[in-house]
Amino acid sequence: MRLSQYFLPLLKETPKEAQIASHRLMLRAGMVQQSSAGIYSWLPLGKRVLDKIENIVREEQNRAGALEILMPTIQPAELWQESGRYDDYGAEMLRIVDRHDRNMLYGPTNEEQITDIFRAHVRSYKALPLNMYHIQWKFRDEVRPRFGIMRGREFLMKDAYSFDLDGDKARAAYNRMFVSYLKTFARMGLTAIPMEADTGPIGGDMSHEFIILAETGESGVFFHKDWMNINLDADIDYNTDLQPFVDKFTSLYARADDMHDPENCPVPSDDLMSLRGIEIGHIFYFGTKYSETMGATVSGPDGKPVPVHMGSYGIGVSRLVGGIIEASHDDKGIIWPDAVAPFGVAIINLKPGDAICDAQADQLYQQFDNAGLEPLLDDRNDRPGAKMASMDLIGIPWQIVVGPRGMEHNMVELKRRKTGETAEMSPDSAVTKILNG
RNA sequence: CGGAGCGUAGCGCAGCCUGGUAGCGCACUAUACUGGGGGUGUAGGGGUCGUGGGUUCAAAUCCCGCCGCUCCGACCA
Repeated sequence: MRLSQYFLPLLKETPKEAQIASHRLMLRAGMVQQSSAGIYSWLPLGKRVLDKIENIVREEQNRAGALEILMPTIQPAELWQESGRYDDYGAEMLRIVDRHDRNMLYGPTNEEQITDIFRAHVRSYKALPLNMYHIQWKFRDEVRPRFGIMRGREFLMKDAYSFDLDGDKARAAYNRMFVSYLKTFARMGLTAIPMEADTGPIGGDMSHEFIILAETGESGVFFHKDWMNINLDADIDYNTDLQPFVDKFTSLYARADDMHDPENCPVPSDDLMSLRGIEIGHIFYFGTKYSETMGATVSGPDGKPVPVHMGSYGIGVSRLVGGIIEASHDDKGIIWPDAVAPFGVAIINLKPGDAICDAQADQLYQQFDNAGLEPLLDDRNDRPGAKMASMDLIGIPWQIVVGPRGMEHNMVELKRRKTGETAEMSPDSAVTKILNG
């Protein structure tokens, strides 16, 4: 992409409403524009990041055996009346009446919808296990939206729903999602710690919030210090028993403040980390709550009808954009992890119109483009300082500066955004270095 | 939903108290110089002062209503 042909409305000054880093930087970097309280338009740069995150989530869900579907944003009230949640949900549910006077709602989640799909088509236990997910916009009419995209009213979420014959098999489904979440977040450059969460009326130990560490996190988190050294690189075969792997992770203490009791904490205070975090995912098993009320049963091996055991697994896709920024930025701007960066490399042509600089910048652009690295070429006629500050702000992982001074002896400057390190080298060396990570 | 604020040019703000020609910085347009970390000069464009009503000879300014947005708290992916 050439910057001269792009839409990147950068702000030099911070809009006063933005208090936390991610909100401030997303506005300044021209990623989003607020439409109304807690509702945002995604501009080209923001949309690119959102798509990157969404695709990582999608790939890992598919890898774990979940099947992608797409359910509607607008749902009929009848389904929610069946489950009893139409009355329970309260004012956070946005209710809509259509022209025929039918009660509809903008979905805050999709348990009812998926259960309706399941019960319409699945009759036998032989069709199990089944796990289906979608990535869809949701709406919760928060009393007080805040922190920009992090706690908006409209948000993009991945939610998966598993169906199994009994609780043991449901645990296997739960474990697959547990593991896939660790892998998903690791791919985004995040350390996400699964924390025991309240299981509500179901009880048991099958609910975890996945929380990333960030100073501005909304909840306090407490965990064993060994969490900081855990290696997630293990290659996972989802067809094997994942319990030992899950046990390895859940054996270490980790709880958010609502579940943490300082009086009865098993971790000695010297080993206990107390930091802040942002919830980016939540998985839980809820048994037959919806299958019983909504009649989602299958014939078991003995021919008798059995309500299926379900679990649901959410990832806040749009929230992750803000979460990653909270976890990765400095006073100059965003520092995107490579996997979610909107562009892989920025080429700064310091002197557009100069034949040599133009030719070199174009050549680099072609090389990176061919390599699938999604280069962004700054070909605007602007001050050098302004260009560099822009690229720092939008956080492109690599920057290559092509200028007349360097080109006199065939050198460009390569900068790594994360470390701030710069080095002069030949254009070819720069390409090699970037392509090799 | 309790408490507290704020709405004046695209963004950040002053002006309001004490009513009398709507301002500043950045951004934008043109132009010249400049050019390796957010340059300088010159000349420009852009505002029904959130909105409706009231008071007044006169309202951005005073009074009342409404709308929108933000912050703290309670609540939440």
